[in-house]
Amino acid sequence: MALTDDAITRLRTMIQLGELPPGSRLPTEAQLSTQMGISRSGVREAVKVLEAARVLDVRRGDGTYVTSLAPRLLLEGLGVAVELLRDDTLMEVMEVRRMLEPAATGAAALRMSDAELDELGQILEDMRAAKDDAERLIGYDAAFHRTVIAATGNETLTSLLDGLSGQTLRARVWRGLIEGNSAHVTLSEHEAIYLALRSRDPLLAQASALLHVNTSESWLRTVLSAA
Amino acid sequence: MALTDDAITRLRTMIQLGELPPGSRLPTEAQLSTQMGISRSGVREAVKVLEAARVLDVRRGDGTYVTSLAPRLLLEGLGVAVELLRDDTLMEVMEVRRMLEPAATGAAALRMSDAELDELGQILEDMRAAKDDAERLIGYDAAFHRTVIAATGNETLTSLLDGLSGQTLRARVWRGLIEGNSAHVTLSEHEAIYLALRSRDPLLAQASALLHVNTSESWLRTVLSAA
DNA sequence: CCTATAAAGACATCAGATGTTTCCTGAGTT
DNA sequence: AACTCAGGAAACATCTGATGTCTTTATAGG
Repeated sequence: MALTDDAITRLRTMIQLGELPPGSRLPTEAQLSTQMGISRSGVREAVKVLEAARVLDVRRGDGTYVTSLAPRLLLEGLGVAVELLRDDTLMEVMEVRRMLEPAATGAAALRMSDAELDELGQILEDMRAAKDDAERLIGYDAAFHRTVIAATGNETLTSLLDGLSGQTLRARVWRGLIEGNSAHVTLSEHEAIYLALRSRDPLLAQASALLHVNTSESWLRTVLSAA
Repeated sequence: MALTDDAITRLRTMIQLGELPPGSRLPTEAQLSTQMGISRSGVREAVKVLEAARVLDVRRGDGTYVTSLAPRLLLEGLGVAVELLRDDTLMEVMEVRRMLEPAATGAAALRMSDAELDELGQILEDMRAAKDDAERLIGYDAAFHRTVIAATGNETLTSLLDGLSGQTLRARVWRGLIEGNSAHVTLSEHEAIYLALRSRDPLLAQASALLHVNTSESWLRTVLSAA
């Protein structure tokens, strides 16, 4: 299986070298087929792979374009990958989050604007109001962390941590929390993070984020060992 | 464009739900085509996407199988993504490494075996011997860090950091180092990391790793601003 | 100048044929 | 009984051509 993979590599190389800059339009399938000396089927498979990787944007009836190549696009696949990981490797993911999330939260403490802090406070209130609705709680939880991390202004970091906190993973942690009647603990941990950020205290923010990740890790371990 | 994407989602869901466990064999293209009600072309494109994501392993003349779904496979795509990032987002990647690599190195200090330490010492010696050969230096540099991170025993972490330290990125940092006649600085930084690990001193290891990443970040900034 | 329709261009999908590779079976041999 | 190897079946790889559908653009009419 060389032809199609060659085509993938060739397209990727052209993009990497800047011959096909972000936003530019690719030749048509027929032209690519001729240029690369393979059939249109092969071209289509190659393009499909790069489209799935958010490198190309195929617009039916129009043409195929190179995306912006923004981190948020290219790192989108990480989330999908994490969702497919087997249970026995999820603790590894949590260990990475334990390393990354406190540091990111600490950085956010120095960069968060007043408006972002207000937004965060609002999410906290929403959480309190929804404390008996697991579904909404999980949503607010995700929003809370996304808001914090996004405040670092680092899109790559945001996308990575977003991918590492996949929906399924988050849902499992919450299942543990709820079954263990400990949702209130998490709420107070969120409050601690919020207060630290509000004080723009990076060390305190880092510490409270670590405690929070650690709690999640514990409950995930519980859920996984129960299965 | 729904049919093929539906097929991708359906296959991914089946794998996620465990209906197609790691190592299992998929129905043939013809059977999938019938089951999903789309043409073989569509099936092939879907399978190709999942093959590129290292979710499926297609063996010509044999059949298509689900891979082990090991982190090292599923996270392989991260490296490719990083290689495609535009220059103006590379500093974001370095900031993530700044957060992650010190923590990982600190963890390695507690977990590294004597054999691994010896291996690391050997790589250091190789680096000293190759101090005028940029190509080999870069190779040993990569080997050094891979060995350290791998000692954490966390395959997910290893794959992530490996992807974040793409070849191109590393080569650029080294180009800056060499043009700035500062390769020797990096060598001594590696020695500091090695000594900290040898002493199994997590805080010292973390600190020396941070200094090292910081140096890389500075040189990358130099290289990028020159362009 | 605006609008609606027609035409052209491009991707989406399908169907069928042919080439290659791998695996397995069975005949023959030792 | 075990081993070897040729043959065939199964499965993926690739190509070709036709048809459908959508988008964009050009054009004719108001």
